[in-house]
Amino acid sequence: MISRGRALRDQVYENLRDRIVNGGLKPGEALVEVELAAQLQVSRTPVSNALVMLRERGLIHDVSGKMEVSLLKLEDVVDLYWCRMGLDAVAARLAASRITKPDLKTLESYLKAWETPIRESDLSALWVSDLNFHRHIYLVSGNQHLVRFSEMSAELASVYRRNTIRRMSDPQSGTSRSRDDVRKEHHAIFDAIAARDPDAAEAAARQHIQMVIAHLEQADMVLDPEVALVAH
Amino acid sequence: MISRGRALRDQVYENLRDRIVNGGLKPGEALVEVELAAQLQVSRTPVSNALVMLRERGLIHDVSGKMEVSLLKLEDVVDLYWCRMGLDAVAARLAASRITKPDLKTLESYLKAWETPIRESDLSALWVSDLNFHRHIYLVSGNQHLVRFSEMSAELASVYRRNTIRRMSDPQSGTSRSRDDVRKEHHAIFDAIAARDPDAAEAAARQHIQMVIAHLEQADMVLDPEVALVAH
DNA sequence: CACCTGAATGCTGCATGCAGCATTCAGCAT
DNA sequence: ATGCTGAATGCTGCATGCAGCATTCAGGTG
Repeated sequence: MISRGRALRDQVYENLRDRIVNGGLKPGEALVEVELAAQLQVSRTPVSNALVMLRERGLIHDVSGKMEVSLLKLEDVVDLYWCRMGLDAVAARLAASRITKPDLKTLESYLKAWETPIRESDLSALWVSDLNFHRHIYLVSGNQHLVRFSEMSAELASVYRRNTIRRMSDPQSGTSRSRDDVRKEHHAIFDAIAARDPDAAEAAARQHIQMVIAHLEQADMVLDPEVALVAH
Repeated sequence: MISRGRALRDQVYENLRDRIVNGGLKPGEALVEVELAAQLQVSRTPVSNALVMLRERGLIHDVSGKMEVSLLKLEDVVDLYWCRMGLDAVAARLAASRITKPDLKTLESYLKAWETPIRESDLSALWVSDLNFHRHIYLVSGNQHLVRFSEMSAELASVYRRNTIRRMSDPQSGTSRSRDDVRKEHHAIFDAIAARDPDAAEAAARQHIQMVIAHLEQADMVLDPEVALVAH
């Protein structure tokens, strides 16, 4: 679990971060140094350092001395997606002017997952390829700071996603968002980048996030009751 | 200097952060825990924590165990301004749809500094009002995460600004950027926000940063020799 | 029975001890 | 003189001790 190679505080940080974004540690849950130290077989020091790092990232916050996992409201996630809109737009613009052939191939491969009809059970695979698609655009933008900010944003947003029950709207109401909508939007982004058209790429990226935000605001998501129990 | 009210690590963090962005601590300079602890009259622990926080923000980085102030290249600053373009665009858009009368007044007051001709010696006052102008747009956007990201970006960029000598282009060459250019661009942003026109506000904000980037890329900035000495 | 008060508990934040690693410098050999 | 080797130094990272603060719970009082 915890090797001796790298700094313990960094390993503890990664362990806790993963547990938070994966839902192992739920919002409102208190992070007690001695407990975590015992779990991970280290002393309180690297745990304390890791908590400071997590706080800096906004994943946890201190409430009267103690540290607890942050509870993100829907409003926060919408705010984060507004950030992503700005960042994605720039990333797509830069990627369109800098992408290479092999990177285009890679990007295209991530789109493949959305082409073929997929069983409901493989929904998580779809999310992974979605993540990879967007992440790869950031990578080929060649802007490390852009990558950093987008990762921080995604990290925070995933805390929320993991702790909500998606109550999808009625598919027949016309307000729902089908897999095909996402596929088309991704394709628009890809096509613009492939055509090396920065303006079109930026517009497509912004349009995509715009739709996500619109979807979020009418998606009627509710908190996982278990989370609500802990966090009020 | 260091009071006992708030957590020492936070105070140390702020102290070091300010010294870094103000140029007191120059890029490449090593941050030795015992020295800083002695200077600030605290033990190594809060200093160590502060260093972890600074690293998380990208202001310092560790090179084979030791921590030193990050040296930002022109390329990094350009990258950061690309980030800001995305963030500013969204902030302006949101601000345009949410701003209130008093906030409009405040925003307008920050523009005043650019209206009246100002002595060269008061150049720093101009930078302050520039900072306030943009910051206030973020504030009225009502998006705390947007504020966070923009602050991180500005923080990092200011490290560079403080350690460079601006070798302005020849004013007669037509490539230079006059105070009047900035004034006009700010006014365009303000007018769009005042008109509550999100599209125009976003476009104006993006245009503004676009000009800054173009200026940066041809501004022929050079490192402060003293910095170069320390950082190679 | 409710409320208030004070002691006990638990946790954090800071200080310090200790070991390990990298860097450096001196001394030796070529 | 230059290059190599090994010891000494300096610094970090981790562990642990200690004090202070908040929370809690028990006991007493209205």
